[in-house]
Amino acid sequence: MSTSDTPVRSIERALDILDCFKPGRLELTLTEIATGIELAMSTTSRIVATLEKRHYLSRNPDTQRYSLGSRISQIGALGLSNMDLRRVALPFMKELNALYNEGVSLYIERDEERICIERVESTLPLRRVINVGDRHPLTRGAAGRVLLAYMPADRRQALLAKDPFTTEESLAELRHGGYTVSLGEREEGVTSIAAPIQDAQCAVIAALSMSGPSVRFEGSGFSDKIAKVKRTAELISNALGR
Amino acid sequence: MSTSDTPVRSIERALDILDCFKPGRLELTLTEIATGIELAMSTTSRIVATLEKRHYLSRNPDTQRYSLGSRISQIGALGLSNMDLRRVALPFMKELNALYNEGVSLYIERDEERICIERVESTLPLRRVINVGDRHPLTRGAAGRVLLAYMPADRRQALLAKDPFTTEESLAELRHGGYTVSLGEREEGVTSIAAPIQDAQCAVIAALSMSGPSVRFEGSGFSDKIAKVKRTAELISNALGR
DNA sequence: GTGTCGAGTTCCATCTAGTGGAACTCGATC
DNA sequence: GATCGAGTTCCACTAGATGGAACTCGACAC
Repeated sequence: MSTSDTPVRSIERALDILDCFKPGRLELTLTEIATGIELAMSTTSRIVATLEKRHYLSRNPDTQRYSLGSRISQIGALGLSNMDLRRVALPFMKELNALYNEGVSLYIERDEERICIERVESTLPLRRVINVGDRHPLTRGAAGRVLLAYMPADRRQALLAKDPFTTEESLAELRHGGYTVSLGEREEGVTSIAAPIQDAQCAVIAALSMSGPSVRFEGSGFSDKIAKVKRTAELISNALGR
Repeated sequence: MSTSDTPVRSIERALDILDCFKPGRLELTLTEIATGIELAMSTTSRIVATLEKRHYLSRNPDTQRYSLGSRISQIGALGLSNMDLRRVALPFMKELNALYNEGVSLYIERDEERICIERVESTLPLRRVINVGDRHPLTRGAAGRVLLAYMPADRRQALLAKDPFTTEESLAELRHGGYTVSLGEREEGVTSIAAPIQDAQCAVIAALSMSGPSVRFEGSGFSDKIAKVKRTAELISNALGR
């Protein structure tokens, strides 16, 4: 989105209303919606009426509660038919890249290696350049470790036997913490943070990684970066239907 | 919709843009969209940017064409899953009730309390009667603890601050074990076993509970009852698309 | 039957969000 | 180098969007 533009407020408000509907919370009163988006009842009523007119919301005549309308399922089906991991992930990767201006990569496992399938590069002069298509081992580096951690145990152990750089203990820790960090494992002076991406069946199918010169990853902002990488991986997972 | 209201124009325009995407026309340029909705390029650009920011549209960096974004699939799945949790759960609850002739309840969280939304009663004379619509705290009782355990941490901690009856440790244990037991916490002489129910996104949206006089829950059959409650909750989760 | 209350609706004065035309950038093509 | 079309950015203008106030209506308590 252009830096000169600001989002259209009314549209954001309408989308905020759609965002009020969550698993376990699929029917809401007008007051619940107004409270959720913190708008006047009259404003909420008008926006909800617009969404209802277009069948994005519908009103249960018995309970007077709103739920997502039939149009939502229609365009949802349309959206699902156009699904591609890279394409789904890319907007989220760009957001993460925009936050810190560090390189953000998407890796999948192929033939016991990891392959970069999507990349958003940093614009800073000092950067760790990674290209789409690059192949790397699973046993070294943060993204590799993520993919390794969620492999079937026998395959994982066979790889660790060949290159015992990482340990089952650290992989267990990764599964527990939901992320891992590499400090110069593959390239001296480069730090990486990686987190798992899950599909609709909760299977780990990819690893999201943000990396750059270690000098930019030191200090108090590091745990914020970790949290953001994890969150972005979660958002991608959710977008894939988890 | 009220006759005095008119729809919000900007919102209608945004929905017009979503309507441009049809089977066979899933990727469009900005110009195609602008032509389709008969608006200025600058207006179209601004609206599209807003939808893109919120992941309702995404832009293919190679072709510069737009398609429906990941959020569309998400809320589409949500719309499709707008099936009745109660209706799906009831047959499983009846099976559990038939096995032991104890009361089986289904709870959801509302306004920081739990509400019973479905109930299969025991036919035995000595029974703990629970009514659909009954509200109870989250911090006491097995079903409440299940719903509490999977709440966002900040909300959970606020509730525990008010009523520190249960602990974060016991909630962590619950998450690990997948069930919890209450021995007379809310009603003397009543035992409850509860387990979480997940939706297609693996979010915990309800708690299944079986309860009755403690005298009937003592002895060697207790762990069998625990296993059956867990299993029934799993079956309900699977039926919801997990 | 009456009074109270909360959810929701309608009205309208206010004002800034939203607009679109113009100027611009940029990459492809000739 | 010139041309063209897609898309971006800017900004003066105004009507669309807003929310507070007044209102309706149904449920409920007494």
